[in-house]
Amino acid sequence: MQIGELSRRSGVSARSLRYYEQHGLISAERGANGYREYGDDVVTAARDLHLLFELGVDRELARSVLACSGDASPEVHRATHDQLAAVLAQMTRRIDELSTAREALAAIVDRTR
DNA sequence: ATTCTGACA
DNA sequence: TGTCAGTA
Repeated sequence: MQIGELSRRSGVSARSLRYYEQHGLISAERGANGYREYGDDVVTAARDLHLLFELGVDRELARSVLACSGDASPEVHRATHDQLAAVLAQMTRRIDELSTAREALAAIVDRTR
């Protein structure tokens, strides 16, 4: 399939798909016209990458996570797990910060009533 | 019509 | 990441 169909099927913009490829996160063949040709398996990979980035995972970690989906040495799994755990902890801290900010704002809103 | 690369009033 | 340009 070409980039347009992959974009529709994965929900990821063609712009992002090219970006992912630039960084070796997904691969594509090239037709005689120079157009990218993707395999069906790239659909899920694209979805996974989009989600990972939304979650605050960086390129390298995303690469490792995808690697774990396919082949993977136990060392990579451990390292990937630890890094993901770090992202989770970071998210938890962010949630705590926002919770504190929410209460502060709620107090102000209440006071300005 | 669709994609490609490079670039940013 | 969107989007416009100038192509193939």
